[in-house]
Amino acid sequence: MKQTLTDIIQEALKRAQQQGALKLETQPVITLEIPKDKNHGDLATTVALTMAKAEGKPPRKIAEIIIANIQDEEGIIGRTDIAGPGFINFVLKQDRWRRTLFAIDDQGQEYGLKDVGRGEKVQVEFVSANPTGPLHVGHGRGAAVGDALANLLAAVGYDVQREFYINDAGRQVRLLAQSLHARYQQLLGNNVPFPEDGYHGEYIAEVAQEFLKAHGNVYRDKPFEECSEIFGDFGKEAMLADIRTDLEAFNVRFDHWFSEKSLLADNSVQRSIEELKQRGFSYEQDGALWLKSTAFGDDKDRVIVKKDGDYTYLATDIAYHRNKLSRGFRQLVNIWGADHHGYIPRVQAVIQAFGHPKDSLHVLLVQLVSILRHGQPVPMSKRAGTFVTLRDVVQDVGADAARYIFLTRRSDSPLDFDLDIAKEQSRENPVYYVQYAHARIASIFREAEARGIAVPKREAVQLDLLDLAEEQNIIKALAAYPEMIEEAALSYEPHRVTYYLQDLAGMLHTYYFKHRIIDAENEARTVARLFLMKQVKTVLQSALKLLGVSAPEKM
RNA sequence: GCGCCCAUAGCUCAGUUGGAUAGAGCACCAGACUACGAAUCUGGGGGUCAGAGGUUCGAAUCCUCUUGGGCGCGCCA
Repeated sequence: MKQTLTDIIQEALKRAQQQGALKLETQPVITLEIPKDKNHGDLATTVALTMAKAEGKPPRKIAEIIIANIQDEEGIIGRTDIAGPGFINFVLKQDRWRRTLFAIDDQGQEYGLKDVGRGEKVQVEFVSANPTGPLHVGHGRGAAVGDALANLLAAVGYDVQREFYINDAGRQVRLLAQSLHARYQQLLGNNVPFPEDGYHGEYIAEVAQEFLKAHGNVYRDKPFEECSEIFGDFGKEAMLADIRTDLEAFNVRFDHWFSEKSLLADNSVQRSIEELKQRGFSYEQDGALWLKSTAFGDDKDRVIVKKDGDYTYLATDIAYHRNKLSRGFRQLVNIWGADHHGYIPRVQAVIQAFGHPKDSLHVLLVQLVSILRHGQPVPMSKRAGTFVTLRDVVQDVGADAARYIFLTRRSDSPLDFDLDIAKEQSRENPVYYVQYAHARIASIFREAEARGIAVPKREAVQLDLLDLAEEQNIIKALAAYPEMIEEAALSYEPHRVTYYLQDLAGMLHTYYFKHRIIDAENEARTVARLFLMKQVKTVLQSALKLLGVSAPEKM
């Protein structure tokens, strides 16, 4: 809808220029928006205001020129007004809006999909939790955001890959192995000391039990250094299996699991460091090797290889991002916990050091989640091992509610997750509110069927019977759906979908309450209204699907 | 100390990328089932958009400063 009108205005500008009425030395950007106030029409543009200075004419005068040059061949514009300082307000013909319903009916679940991505490859890397313990709610939020964003990008035509980066090299895995080894010895009656920074969680003892079952007491009394690898591998595999299970239960699936260790095994860390040297973005100093990240705006340069010859975390990250770039992605998106924000400049420096534009990597930060129970925050401490796991939450409130609630805030903003509200079946719980709208429509169709009324075919529908204000509102919301998808995808803001859904669901509830869909006295109207309901149901379903939330027929 | 993010109704948050009279939900008050699902709906009050300057036709939105919060600043990961 916006696009069509933009083209019409574009044509009008061109015509005005040919007549000499406008100079158009610089091409103005035509933005159309849906005014908040209904008195300002269906769509409004501010071009006349933005052009005023360059043209040296008062904006209202420019607006007049534009309007005079508009040729509306398809006949979609009902009225144009100049308002205020120079807004041009368009009222579209009712019929134009209503035809959206036919489009939805034709396209079904395809409605709203676009191809702005043109099949280009993008990657979303998210969760990427250390395989040293269960996923907690923060990971859950990252998973919900990443998965929804990936869905959105796919919906606008990108070829999306979802990737999980496994931090299976380095200190954490060693600590995991040590912790596991200690618990194992304790199970066998050896009172060995537990590593100081070890993982204290209950789950380690459980894994130790599994280890005992698998290997018996073969490693009893064996010093850790002689068997660190087997404990590390066992622990890592057990944790990864748990992570996969939890993600599965949360309806998140990855296309690719990428191992950090593999970067060391195939020498790509070495090779990337070599390449950095050749490109002149690393240097040696104080016995260490440094990345010249200040060349790209970082506060200070960063160590890649330590004095003792070990790689830093950044070293594998350099190799990892080089690997990502080599896979031909047009755009990389990393979803990180907000506490890692200080890391962004150096990774963007890496990207640039390899000759790619800074913005080929976009880091989306996800803020903290606090869990509330009975209105009180549940204390969480990673050190003490008392964090609320994703599994707990999913078992408690269900995957749908959890996913939806994780997406009810901008990812940038901290989130209070109230377990009681998430279970509540009321207006306060947004996921029920939206799902109920869908179930309600399903119920109407069940009722219609019981009365022998079939789901209407478009040929049988008289759209002009949909003339109530509530019906107009709904139709306009449905027409705005494709633009919402595109904006949410391109701005990496999946939360817009939840707001849209709540809006649409609200309109549906209002309409439902005020008017009867099935009217035994008026068959034609019943058919038209059922047709409208069918399209609302389709859009609710597709939007929920983008969020990875189910659209139930009954609740 | 330096850097990043943030400050919008009593509370939790949106705000169409600089547009017209700043919006929802909760809470509070008053109402609606002989009804296709009341898990719903209708109405009401409630604001110096933290503060002060600036940019311009126009600012919650952009710039500077101040105040108040969160996070990050290791040859840890």
